[in-house]
Amino acid sequence: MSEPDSITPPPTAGAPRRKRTDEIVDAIKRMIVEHGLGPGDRLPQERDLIAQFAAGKGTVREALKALEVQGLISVRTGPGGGAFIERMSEGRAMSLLSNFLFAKNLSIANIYEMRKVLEPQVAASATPHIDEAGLNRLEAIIRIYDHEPADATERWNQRMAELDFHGVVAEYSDNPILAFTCRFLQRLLKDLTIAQDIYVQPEPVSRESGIRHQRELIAAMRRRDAKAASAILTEHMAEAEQHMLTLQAKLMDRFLTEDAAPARSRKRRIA
Amino acid sequence: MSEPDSITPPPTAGAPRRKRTDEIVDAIKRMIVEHGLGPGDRLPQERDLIAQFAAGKGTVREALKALEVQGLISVRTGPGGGAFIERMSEGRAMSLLSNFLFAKNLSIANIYEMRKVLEPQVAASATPHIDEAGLNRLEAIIRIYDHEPADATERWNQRMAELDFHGVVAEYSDNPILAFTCRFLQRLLKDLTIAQDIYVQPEPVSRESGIRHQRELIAAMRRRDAKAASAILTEHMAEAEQHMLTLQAKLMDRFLTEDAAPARSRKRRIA
DNA sequence: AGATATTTGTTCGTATGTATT
DNA sequence: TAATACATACGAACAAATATC
Repeated sequence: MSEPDSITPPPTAGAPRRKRTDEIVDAIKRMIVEHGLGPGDRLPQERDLIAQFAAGKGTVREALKALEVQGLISVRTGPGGGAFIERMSEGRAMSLLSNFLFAKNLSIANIYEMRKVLEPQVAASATPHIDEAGLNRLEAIIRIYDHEPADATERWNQRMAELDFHGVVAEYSDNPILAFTCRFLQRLLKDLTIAQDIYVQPEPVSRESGIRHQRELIAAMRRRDAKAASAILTEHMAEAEQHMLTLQAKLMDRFLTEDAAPARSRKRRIA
Repeated sequence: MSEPDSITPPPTAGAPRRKRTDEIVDAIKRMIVEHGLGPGDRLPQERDLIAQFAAGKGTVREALKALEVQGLISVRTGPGGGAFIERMSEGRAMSLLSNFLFAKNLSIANIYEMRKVLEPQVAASATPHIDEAGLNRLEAIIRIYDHEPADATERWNQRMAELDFHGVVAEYSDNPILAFTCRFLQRLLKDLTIAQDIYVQPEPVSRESGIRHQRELIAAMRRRDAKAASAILTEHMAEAEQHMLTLQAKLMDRFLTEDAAPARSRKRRIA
């Protein structure tokens, strides 16, 4: 069991009295689990909740807003409207997590330290489940970057597609938390401004070698060889990490030799 | 001063008009980044925000509630009170993430698939940074479970302490996202009801072997041998995973041979 | 410790917006 | 188009918390 839920407002004297809004949030959460409500099910209407909790409209609305931000419900107007149970989207979960990591100043190295062990795992766990449609999607993505980019924009699109390749692989994993983590790391790489600077550099990753690895991966998955898939990605990640780190070093160096005051803030930001 | 909101709501016909509350949430977020506000800094008071946005009190309060749930601000009453910039706590980030994974039905195997590659990494990254105080904390934790438990409660406490051991190791990692992920996986293990059932079984993990690994880890960290630390944890995790999976299998088997309708819901729940 | 001032927290009546029929 | 059912928004009055003197 975790901690703060259910049990009645602790009469602990010193503690500041529980705020009405938070009480209602918890009460609604309990209502959800007790009634076994699932996605699509509707909560009582605003005015019924007001009656049920003997609370003011504003208070109930704040509680519903809190639940909405947590991705637990969504609210619709109109007849038949009201608060409906939702399952949180992956995108919202990632945004919320980004808020947490915002202050933590992540580096490329931090992210690749995880990627290099997780991507091989996720590829192995996807291997038994990916179907021909998935493999075709992967091949289509490779075609986005199997040639020299015409300009900086295309180069950037190619880098994003390269990350999407791994995102599609993760989609077929049967391990939800592993897949989520890998996809989150990919999003982080898209968002980190340092990474963005790197992506407009020429050749962030050796093209032929990267594509070769990815084609080998597709072949390995096609013959359901999870072990090979994992090994290929281990090599691929080591290579990618190497490229990113040397590029980051070069980039840093370039900044250090520039004018003392770079125009825009260099603070790394996420989301 | 300048302008930036003013631009009228995108005349996109089909799109449902932007809700006032969400506009204010975004406006405040922009205010935070534009003014470069950091933890501890104060936002304008409620009544000033009401004036500034020409909005109703309830609307502004809903917006502040949304920001509060996202962990971006906290609000205090009294003189000098108001909304203050916060950095999201690790605990809140974990709760939010749990909400996302709630519906995903994680298994012990899913979690250990990640733990077995991440715990070695996090130990290696902590090795250069852990100090004598940290090593002493680890030794103190081991003492909680270096002996046979007297009853089921103590057995459960011992299992929790065993997870805390790895949590402390992660604290000393210099990789924020890796450390967070490991600690989150540990929390998941504490919360999964299936795991809870396992923990009250005798000997969820071979005691002597586990403690031996952990003592070896402390020794390796003390001599700053990151490679050894990583190798020890690889072995430790493989062993722990094995124990957990066989215990889970036994547990499942026991349920299958019980009455058809077990008393309480077996739905795995998180948080 | 008590009084007071400041600021958020809660309630309610009313009006407006939006989707369904 | 109109009627209906629902959320969304506003604002005024009052309650509760907390810092300061």
